[in-house]
Amino acid sequence: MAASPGAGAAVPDSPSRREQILGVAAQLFARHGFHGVSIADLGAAVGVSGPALYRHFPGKEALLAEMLIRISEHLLAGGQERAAASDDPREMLAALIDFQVDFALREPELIVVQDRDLANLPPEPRRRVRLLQRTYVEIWVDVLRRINPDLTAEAARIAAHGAFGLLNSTPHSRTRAGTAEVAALLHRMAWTALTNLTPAESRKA
Amino acid sequence: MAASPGAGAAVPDSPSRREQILGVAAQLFARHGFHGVSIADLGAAVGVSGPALYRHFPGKEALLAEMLIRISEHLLAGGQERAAASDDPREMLAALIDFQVDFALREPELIVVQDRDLANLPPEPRRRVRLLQRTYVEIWVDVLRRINPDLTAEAARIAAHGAFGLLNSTPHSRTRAGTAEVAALLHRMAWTALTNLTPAESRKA
DNA sequence: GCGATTGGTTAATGATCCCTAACACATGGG
DNA sequence: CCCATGTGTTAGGGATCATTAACCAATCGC
Repeated sequence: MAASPGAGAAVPDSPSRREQILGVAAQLFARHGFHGVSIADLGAAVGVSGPALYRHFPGKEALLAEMLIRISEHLLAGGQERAAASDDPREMLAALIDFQVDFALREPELIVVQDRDLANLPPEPRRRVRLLQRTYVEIWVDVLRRINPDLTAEAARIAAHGAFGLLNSTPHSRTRAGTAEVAALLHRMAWTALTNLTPAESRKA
Repeated sequence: MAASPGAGAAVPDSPSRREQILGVAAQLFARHGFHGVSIADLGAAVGVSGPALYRHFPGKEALLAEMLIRISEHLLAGGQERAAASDDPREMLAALIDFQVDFALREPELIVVQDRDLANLPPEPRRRVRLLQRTYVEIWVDVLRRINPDLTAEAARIAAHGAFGLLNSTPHSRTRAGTAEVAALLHRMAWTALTNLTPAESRKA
């Protein structure tokens, strides 16, 4: 009955179904919130019904956990990669902004779910996600402090969170404008904000 | 039995209880989400138990509705006031940023609830809140376009949402730093981002 | 060809939750 | 003095939901 060929085979956990469930769940969670989507809703949205999901995930919370852990792992890996690609902290910052804005434009639902439904995670995966997020933030903090050595760690952290809020605003402005222009605008805003954190000096390049 | 004097009187709807409920509900909703807080939890948090809340609100959704409508009305009123206080669009923008950052620092729970639980509102109050929010955004859009006439309305809207994301990042950076320094930093970031939206010119004052 | 595994079904269970009902009690105006 | 009103209580109903149970079809390794 499955639409995709080979989906019903006896291969250990058909990967496409899992991905499909995770993708549809992200969209539904983003729209209605974790508690606003029932297992039955989720099953119906992928074309199966209700308890079939337990063949792929041990429970609803485990599904959310995998989703959020994937997101933060993806962001951390991308951040580390961008940060290692250059020695110039300004180039690193530009690459980090590019990476974040691309993600925010490509996957706005994941942005929404990640910070809205983190609280609905069981303690253990929540700690995991928090650690990954903190590590990702530290990449930004280090770059910002290399660009501006006068910056305290705490100020850099606040600035980084502010930049995330700015770049992750994509879900709030449903636009049909070309994503390239939106990306350029958000990149520019983040860049000017983050490279002028202190009143006057610390600019020469 | 009530702790506050005069709280049990036959005065039409003791106002303190309502305010207390709304305040506690904001904190609980911010931490656990609308669906993550039961009527019993909410009652226990204010010292009464369960169904007593129905003496003050017709239902759980109505409580959320009043909360969100209050927030967006407060923001809109404040924005209109700031925008009317000057003729210079740059002064207006500075006043708007001040207002928003003050609110975001003073009431981070309301910031969280407003954009997280809007989807849990019944259709009618949701439309109301959306309209109020849109009107508030338009204030910012007008100011931004007066500062930079080259800006399209859509670009200005994206920039405004980005600025909100930046300024409303306060719940994400739990800081014990002085709020004055945080406010100054966020203000500066928003200001530099919003006054450099286009590549080169359009600056002279 | 066959049997174990994978992925699906419907029915049932136990918990939780919003809300209503029925009742209690203090207070303040007439 | 008394009754109407505001505010609280506990008990229960009806709905929803996550999860488990029991069962079934198809497929791949052998």
